[in-house]
Amino acid sequence: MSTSRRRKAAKAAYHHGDLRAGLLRSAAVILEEQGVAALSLRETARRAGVSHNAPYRHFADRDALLAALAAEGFAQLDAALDAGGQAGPRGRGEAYVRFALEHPQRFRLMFGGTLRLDAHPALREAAAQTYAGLTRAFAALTGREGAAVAAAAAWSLTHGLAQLLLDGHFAQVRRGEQDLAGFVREVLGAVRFARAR
Amino acid sequence: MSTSRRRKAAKAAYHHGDLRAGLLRSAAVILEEQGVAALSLRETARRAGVSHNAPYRHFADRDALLAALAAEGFAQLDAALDAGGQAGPRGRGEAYVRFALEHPQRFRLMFGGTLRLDAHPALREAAAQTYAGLTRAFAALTGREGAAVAAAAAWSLTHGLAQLLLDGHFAQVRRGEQDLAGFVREVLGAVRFARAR
DNA sequence: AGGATAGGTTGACAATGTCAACATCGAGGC
DNA sequence: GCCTCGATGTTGACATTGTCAACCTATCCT
Repeated sequence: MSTSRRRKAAKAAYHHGDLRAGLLRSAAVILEEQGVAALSLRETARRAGVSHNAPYRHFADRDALLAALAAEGFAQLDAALDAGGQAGPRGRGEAYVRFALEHPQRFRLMFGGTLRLDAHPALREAAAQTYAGLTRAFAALTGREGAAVAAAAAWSLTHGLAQLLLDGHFAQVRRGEQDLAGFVREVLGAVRFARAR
Repeated sequence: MSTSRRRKAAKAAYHHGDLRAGLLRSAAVILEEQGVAALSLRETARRAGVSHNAPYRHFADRDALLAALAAEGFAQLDAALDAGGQAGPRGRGEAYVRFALEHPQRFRLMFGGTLRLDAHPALREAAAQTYAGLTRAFAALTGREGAAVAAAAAWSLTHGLAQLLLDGHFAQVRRGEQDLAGFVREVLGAVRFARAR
């Protein structure tokens, strides 16, 4: 036991003390504060208190760091969906939109298209898991046959709403700030999903 | 008449011959070929055959060039939607998705969240026009009351589908390549929009 | 004890966005 | 017809960035 524990500890607290995690935290701060465009490897390293090249021992390049951040985001989204999903599928959709609006930069990174899923297996895995969760949640609602398509439609609707809201495309429609949640409910409630045929 | 015409011509074909348009074309090529990340002002200038600082006479900074490209994209999308919309609202939705898949980089630029609508009035205008067109197209389908919400839902569904397809999130669901259009039809057809109440 | 090795550092290079100073060319008043 | 002026384009410079190569160092394995 001490062997594996040691190994883990060694890997974690070498010179710096789990630099990988530290970098991810620094990067997350920059991301949320200034957006992905301003997120540089060097600034991340600076905030983590290491030299400008230290990140390369943990991430192949800038894209790899971004991919790790995005994968983290999918895990966070999963958690948020599970929490909101206890109020039914509608609650899950609302939680999705809420996540997007509360973590705009993270959300944009996850879905901005900068990261190619093919190039980052861990990211693809995280995204697939999120999608699997959504499909599972919708299997109960619709017949087994239509589940896949209905889940795709539900995810599309929810995701599109989140994205368009985030970009400000519904600025004219939304009357005020406080009834944003109401608008989300209205839109998500405006559709009926076809049952299995 | 000669006065205003001359003035316009002068503005267009000065030293170079409508450099602004030339830059936009060069930039569009780079964008579609290599994505927005690889789109640099200097490379754009190079391809247009001017010095690395010439673009600054036509665009305030890199973002302004990107915004102009995105605005162009909204105009192109409008045209595609109008064409597809002659086959009914469903055709409009399919045209939307087709546009996204045929011009992935342009679409990502338009909706990637890199450009803030607030910072680029022309872009905001172009996007608003697209949304107005969609709303108008849906006013016929639903009652006047529910039109806004139904249009928002329809746009959300369509946009989300396009975006998620583009990012490869439906890779497992889509059986083959050729029935992609079928998948799109299925998903878009999986929902019924609530009528006005 | 003594390498091997993961983790970290220093130095360098090309590319980029952007600013400032300078050059050029057509237009319109004299 | 000339000449000034502003719009358009160029040259030069600078800080920042991503990334490569060479080097250092602390810990582990035998």
